[in-house]
Amino acid sequence: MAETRSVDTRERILDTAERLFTANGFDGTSMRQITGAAEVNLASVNYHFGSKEALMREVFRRRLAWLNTERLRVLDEMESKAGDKPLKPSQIVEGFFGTLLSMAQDESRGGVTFLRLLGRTLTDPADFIRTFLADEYQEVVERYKSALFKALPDVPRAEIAWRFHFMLGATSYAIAGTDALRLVTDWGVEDEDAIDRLDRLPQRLMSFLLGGLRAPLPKF
Amino acid sequence: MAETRSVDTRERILDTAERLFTANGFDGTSMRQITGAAEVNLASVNYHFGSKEALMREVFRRRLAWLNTERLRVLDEMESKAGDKPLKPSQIVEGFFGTLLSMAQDESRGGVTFLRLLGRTLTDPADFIRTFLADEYQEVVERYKSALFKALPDVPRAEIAWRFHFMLGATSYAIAGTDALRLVTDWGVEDEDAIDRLDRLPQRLMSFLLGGLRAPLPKF
DNA sequence: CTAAAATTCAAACGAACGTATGAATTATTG
DNA sequence: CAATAATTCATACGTTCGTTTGAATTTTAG
Repeated sequence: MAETRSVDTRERILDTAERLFTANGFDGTSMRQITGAAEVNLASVNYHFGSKEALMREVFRRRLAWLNTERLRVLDEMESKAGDKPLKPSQIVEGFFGTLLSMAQDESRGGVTFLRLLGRTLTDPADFIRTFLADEYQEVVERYKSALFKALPDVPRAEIAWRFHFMLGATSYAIAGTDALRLVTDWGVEDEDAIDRLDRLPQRLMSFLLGGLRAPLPKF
Repeated sequence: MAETRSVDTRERILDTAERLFTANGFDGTSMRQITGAAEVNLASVNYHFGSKEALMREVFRRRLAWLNTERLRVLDEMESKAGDKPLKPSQIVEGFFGTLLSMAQDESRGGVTFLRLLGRTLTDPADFIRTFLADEYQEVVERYKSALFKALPDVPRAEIAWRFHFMLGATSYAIAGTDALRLVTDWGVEDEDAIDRLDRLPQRLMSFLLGGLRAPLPKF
């Protein structure tokens, strides 16, 4: 049962690291915190992953592997159904961001914990993180951007690329859900809203994103 | 000239810390890096500010003091001109986010460096940062949110608050400008766009934000 | 069952961290 | 000019960090 035990250790480390990185950041989380909370030996991280940075990369890799595959699958399916016709922008946005948001409800894919980690990490200054994330994301982003170019042939490509960027920002931030500005919690609104914050977020966000994507072009 | 020299030291530390925090994050920047680059003694940070955390707070405080004042001034002016009539949503958005973006061109207010720092810090997990930023932002956000409630009486307040949140995210992310996904740099577009990225960003962003704010309400 | 491979473990490493101290230096004040 | 206060400085403290090591243990394979 060595392999089983080993897999247990690996996964326990990954789950714990994911949780602590989300709560305290990469620099703010020590190997001793991780191994302590995961109830494994301190040296096991270096044994299984090689280094703390490599652990961080693996935390992302196992989740993004699925996300990338799923996003490409959804896009492939939409494009094959559409034949030669361009896709509707709403389809594309839904395919890209809806896939992401669906992870929130799936605990086996990291749930909200991973989504928060991803949202925060996209603005992390550390080089190794930026490089890694860029590599992981690049192909899928290219594909979706191309789909948007095709779907909106009259909109300048630079404009589309920027709006894609803005959409990513709005989504990351909504997901990271910092409450930093107490925007959400302190508005003195009916109680029901406190409950369905997360279930209704996808629809709210999607409306906002599509509104932004379709906004009149700026005049320079 | 003791006081002059002292002010020099203080400001040199603040400027250097602002730059290094932006480049490497709070945890990723050591006191020795800061004092070394600023060419001041290691102990001077603790002498002038008390601690590393207090230095971080002061880095923000000196910039946000101006930003808060300016945002309130703009809002007050718009409201007094409008009298009893509600403001136009575009005015409010422009007042809030335009003020922020104007800092990018003003090196004496921190320029793009501070804006990037702010954008990144809004999703920072560290408690003392979240608490501090929430306190600094709260009053102004309340005022602008109230203005939006009044400007859009038919839109549910929860929806407005959420969209404010989304707008903040899009803006933060656009400003943080991580290029994490190489979205902006690698789109193979005419050369001119590489140059005017920053001058045109305000107009591009404002169009997007207003499009999102005015989007049709989601159906649940 | 036994040898080899994989994994766990306790312990230690040097380096870097934020902070504190007290003397030395510089500036202010009367 | 003398005293007093403010600031700078070199140095050190104790802690925590990521990583390494080699022995102990467990699992796998012949």
